[in-house]
Amino acid sequence: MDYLEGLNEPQRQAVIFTDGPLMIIAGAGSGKTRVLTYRIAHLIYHGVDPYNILALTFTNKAANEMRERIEKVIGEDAKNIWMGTFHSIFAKILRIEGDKIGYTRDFSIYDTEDSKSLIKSIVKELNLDDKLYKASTVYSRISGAKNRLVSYREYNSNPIYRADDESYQRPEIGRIYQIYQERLFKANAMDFDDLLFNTNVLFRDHLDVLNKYQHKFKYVMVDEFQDTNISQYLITRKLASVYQNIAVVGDDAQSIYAFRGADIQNILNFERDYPTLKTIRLEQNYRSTKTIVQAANSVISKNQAQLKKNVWTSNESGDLIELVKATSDAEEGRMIAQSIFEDKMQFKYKNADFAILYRTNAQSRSFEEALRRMGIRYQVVGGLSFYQRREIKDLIAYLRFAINHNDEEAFKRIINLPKRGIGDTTIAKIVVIANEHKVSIWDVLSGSMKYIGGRAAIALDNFSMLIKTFEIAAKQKNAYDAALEIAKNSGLLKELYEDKSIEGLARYENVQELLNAIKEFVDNPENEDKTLGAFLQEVSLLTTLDETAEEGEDVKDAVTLMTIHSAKGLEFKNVFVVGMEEDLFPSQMMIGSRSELEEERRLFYVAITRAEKKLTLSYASSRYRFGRIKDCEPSRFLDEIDPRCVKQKNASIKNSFGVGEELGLKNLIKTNHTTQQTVAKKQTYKPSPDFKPSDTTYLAAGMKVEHLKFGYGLVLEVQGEEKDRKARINFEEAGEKLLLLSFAKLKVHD
DNA sequence: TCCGCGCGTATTTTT
DNA sequence: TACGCGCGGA
Repeated sequence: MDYLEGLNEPQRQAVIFTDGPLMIIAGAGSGKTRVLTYRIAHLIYHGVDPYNILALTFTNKAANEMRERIEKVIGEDAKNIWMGTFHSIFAKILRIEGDKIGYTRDFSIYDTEDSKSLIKSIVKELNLDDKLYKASTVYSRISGAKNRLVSYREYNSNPIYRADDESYQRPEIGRIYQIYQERLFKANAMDFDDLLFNTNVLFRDHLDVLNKYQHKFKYVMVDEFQDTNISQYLITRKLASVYQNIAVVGDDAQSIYAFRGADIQNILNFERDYPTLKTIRLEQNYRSTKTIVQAANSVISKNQAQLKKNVWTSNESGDLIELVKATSDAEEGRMIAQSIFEDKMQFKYKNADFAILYRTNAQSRSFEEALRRMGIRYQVVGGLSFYQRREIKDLIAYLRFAINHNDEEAFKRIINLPKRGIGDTTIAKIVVIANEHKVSIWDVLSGSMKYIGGRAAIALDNFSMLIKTFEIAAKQKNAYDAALEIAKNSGLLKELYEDKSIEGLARYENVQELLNAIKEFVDNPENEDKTLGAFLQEVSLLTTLDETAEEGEDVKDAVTLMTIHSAKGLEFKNVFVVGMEEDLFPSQMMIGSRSELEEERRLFYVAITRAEKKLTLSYASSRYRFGRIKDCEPSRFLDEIDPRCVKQKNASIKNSFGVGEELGLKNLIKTNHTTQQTVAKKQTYKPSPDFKPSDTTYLAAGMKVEHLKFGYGLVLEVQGEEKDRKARINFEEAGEKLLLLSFAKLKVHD
C-alpha cells in the first residue's frame, strides 16, 4: 500500500478509518484532497465496489480532479464512483426517480436567470410593485426557504414568515413562492434549490427509493462540508443512516457560502447526530511559508465563531508579506503588474505562478489593462459564463423546448426569436390562458386557433409545427445532428450570421463553439447516451469554473485573475490580494452583523492561505467605482494581521503629496457625491446646498478652479498664471491625472 | 409589433 | 459605467 507512505499520522488515520462516522477538520493546505483521494483508493483497494461509493464535492472541477487522481492510484475502476456536486448527483437521481414525484426524466433545470425571469412575470401578473418585489429579493427569500426545507405550504401557514415579510412591506412573498412553485412544476422544471429540495421530498415520501440508495451508497463522503446547507446535510444523513459510513471533510475557517444557506451549524449537528463520531484534525500546513501561516492564523483568530485548531508548518519562514499602497485603482493595477514583471525577471517565475485575487469580478479591469500593457499573459476566471451568454442561452432554450414543451422560460426566450411578429402582449396572453384553463403552454400553442385566434394564431401555429419537427429530430438523431438542425431551421444561425457587427460576429462564433461542444460530446466514447437530453443534463449544471478546467488541452502560461470565492481549493506561488479597502473588502453590504463580518474575514483567510511563497496585499486610496471616484480607507483586515509579518511598500508618488488634500480637490469631488445623479443627467455641475463659494479651491501657484463641469469626465477650467489652460480629466484616470497636474505645478515652481 | 432613445439605478460571492 | 425599463413614434 505505497499510497500510505509519506502521509503524516493524522492523514494516515483519516485514510484508513473507513467504517463509521468520521469528521476530518482539515486546515488550509493540510493535504485534504490527497487524504480524500487515498481514502477512496483505500476503500477500493480493500474490495469496496466503486459503485457503492458516493463522493460529494463542491464543484465539478473538484470532482473531476479527484477522479483523475484516484484513477492514477487504482485505474479504470475510478470511473464508476458516484462523484460529483450535490446538484449534479441528485439531478441524476431525480432523472431516474422523478416520476414518483410528478416529474418526467426530461425536466428542465432553471438557472438563476430563468428563475428570476419567472418571478418577474409572476409579480407582474399579480400587479405587485416590482420595486418592492424585486426579482432578486424574492428569489433569495424563496431560495433561503427551500434551503431550509420550508415548502410554500409551511411558509404560508407559519405566521412568522409572513410577519417577517410584512415588516419589509412585502406580505405577498409567500403567495409568489406558491405560484412560482406551481409554475415550475407545470413547466416540468426545477431550479437549483429544487434539485436538493425535491431529493429530500423523494426520500421522505418514497421509502423504497430511499432504501435503494441507502443500500447502494455504502460509503458516503462529503468534501467542503462547511459549505453545505441544511437541505444537503439532511440528504447525506438519510443516505448514510443504514451503514453509517459517512466521512465529512471541512474547515470551518473556510466557510464562505453562508449567503447561500451554508451553515457552520452543520458541523455541530454532525457531532450531535453521530455520538460515536471520530474526529481527526489535519493541522500541518504543507503549502505556505511560516510567515503566511502566521498571518492567516492572526487574522482568523479575530473570529469568535470557530473550532479550535492549531495550523502550523515546518516550512521556511519566507518573505514578509508586502503591503502596497496605491493612489488609484489604475495605479494599483500598474504596481501589481510591475511587481509581477520584476519577480518574473528576478526569480524566473512563470506567469502561472501568479494569481490576483479580488472581492468582486468588476475589479479585474484595471489589472487586465495593466497586464496587457506590459505584455503579460493572463486569464480571467469567472465572470459571465459561456453558458450564460445570450446567444448560447437562446440556442439552449430551443434545445430545451424541443425536449420539454412545457418549459415556460425557454418558451419565452424563443417564441419571438427570430422575430415572428409575436409580441409581449401575445406571450403574456398565452401564459395567462394556460394558467386560467389549467392547461400547458404547449396546449395553448398547438391549439392557438381555439385559444387565441386571429393573426397571431397563424404565427403560433407555424411555430408549434416547427417545434414538432425539432422534437422528432431530438428523438431520432444524436445530439449534434439534432442541435444543428434546430440551429439552422429555427433561423437562429442565419440571423446571427447576417449580423456583421463585431459583437454579432462573436456571437455567431460562440454558437459555433457550442455546436462544437455538442459534437465533442457525441464523439466522446465515454458518453453512452448521445441524445440531446443527455447533453442538456450535462450542460445545465456547468459553471464558469468548470470551463477553465476543460480548456486544459491548450494550457497557456498565464497569470490567473479571479474572485477569492473561485480560488477556494487552489494554490499559487505568488498571490496578490487586491482592493484591500474598507467597504470593498470587507464588502459594505456584508458588515451588517458580526456573523457577516466574520464570513468576510474567513474569505480573507481563504485568500491568504492560497499563497505558497509570497503574499502581497494592495489597496488604493481612491477608486473609480460605479462611474465615480471614491476615497477609500484601508481595510480593517490589514490591521488584523500580525504586524511582524508585514512590510510596507508605498507608491512612490503618493508619498510626496496626497491627491485629495493637497490639491483641495477632495472637497470638490466629495461635494459632487451628493449631486451625482443630477450631474450625470444634465452634464453640468450643480453645487450641492453645502457647496459654498469658499470651497472654490486653489490648486496651487495661482491656479484657481473656477468652474467645474461633470459629464463624461471632470472638466477643470484653471485660471491663474496660465490663464487659458484647461485640463480635461477623465473620471477613470482622475487620480492619476490629478497627480500629473500637481507635477506640472512643481515644474512651474522650478 | 418593433425599435430607439433617454432615464434611472444598481452595484457580492455561485451551485 | 452599463444595463434594464418604459415610453413614444413608425
